[in-house]
Amino acid sequence: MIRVKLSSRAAVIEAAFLTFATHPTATLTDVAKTAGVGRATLHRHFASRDALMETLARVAMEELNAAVEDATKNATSYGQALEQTLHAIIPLANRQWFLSSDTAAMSDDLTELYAKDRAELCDAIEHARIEGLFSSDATTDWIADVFDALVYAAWGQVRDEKLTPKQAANLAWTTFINGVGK
Amino acid sequence: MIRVKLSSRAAVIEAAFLTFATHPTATLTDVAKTAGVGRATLHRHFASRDALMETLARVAMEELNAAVEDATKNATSYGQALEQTLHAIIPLANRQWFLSSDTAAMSDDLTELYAKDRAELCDAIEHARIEGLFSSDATTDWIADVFDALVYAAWGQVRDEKLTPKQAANLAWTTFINGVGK
DNA sequence: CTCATATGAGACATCATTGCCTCATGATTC
DNA sequence: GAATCATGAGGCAATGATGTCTCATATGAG
Repeated sequence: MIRVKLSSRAAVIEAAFLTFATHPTATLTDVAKTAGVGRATLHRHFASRDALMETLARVAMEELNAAVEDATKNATSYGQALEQTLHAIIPLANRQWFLSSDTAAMSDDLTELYAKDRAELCDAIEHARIEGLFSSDATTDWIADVFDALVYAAWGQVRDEKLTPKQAANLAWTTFINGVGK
Repeated sequence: MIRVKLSSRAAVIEAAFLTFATHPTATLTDVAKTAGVGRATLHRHFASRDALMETLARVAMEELNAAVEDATKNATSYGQALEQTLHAIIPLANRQWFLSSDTAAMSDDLTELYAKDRAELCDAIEHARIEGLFSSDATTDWIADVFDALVYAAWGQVRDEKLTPKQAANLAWTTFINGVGK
């Protein structure tokens, strides 16, 4: 019988995101300690450091895609989809962060998925531009970078408990739409 | 006679910024290779990995402070000082980036200097707020984070050769002042 | 030219991390 | 209660990074 026990594995993944975010050179012992599991247990779930990294990247991608898909399925415009995406992504910004931190080490298919997500963001921005949302001064690339940058800034505010996730998202959206909007 | 030969040391520092920015776990061999110097030479200038990191942080801080001071010495308002700071910092964003990437590993006095720089940015924003520059909706902390985030975004555009430094700075300033301005 | 200095290449020992292993323990299922 | 499974602790060897060393060479000053 195949049994799935998530707690240990999930704890390691969460601890790894947390640890590597602030200390990229942390050892697996550090991660295991943060996760509250033995080092052996970590190795049972993840054969090697690279395997853990690969899993982290994949989990980050999946969680982000799921959040975005869930946030946009009921949107009635591309602008609204972007706004709801912003709200959905902010709590997961450390995932986004991890993905962008060592793109060099990513496998080919993950790099491809990463590029695909970026293309989808640019696509949504292009459509929102047609809806008249954005200033013609701002290139789509710039708008996408600003979007990501504001997500990161908003996440920082939430992490430091200066704002609630909802407050941060509202502020970020206002800043975004005033900043690059028409 | 004390002789100062900067080329090797400077090459290592520059290579280290470049390498660690995209690959935080890179080895000193990688850094030396990127710098075009032997590993022994790297160790002659920097006794240990930690010493190199410490030097990088210190250099980053000094370069940023010098750039900001130079950019703001002739400013006639706090708003203008912020705008000129933005222009000055963008080419050095990888330095800023390095400083924020592993704050945990910084020595106490560097942490203090880092906090001091942040406080100065917040101070300038407060004064610019009195000049009527900013929306009252945005907290000073948020404005400061947006400022840093836009610097990073602009630097990315320059790095990827999508925009010139001047174009990127102008776009970032427009986005900034529209985004959090009054 | 002569000397001093900086350098590159490489050898070397040391250390930390990694990956694998076993064994005893605790939890869960039947 | 018995059996099965995941786990924690710890030992162990292999690997890779690090830090130190020597020596030959190149560069630059006097």
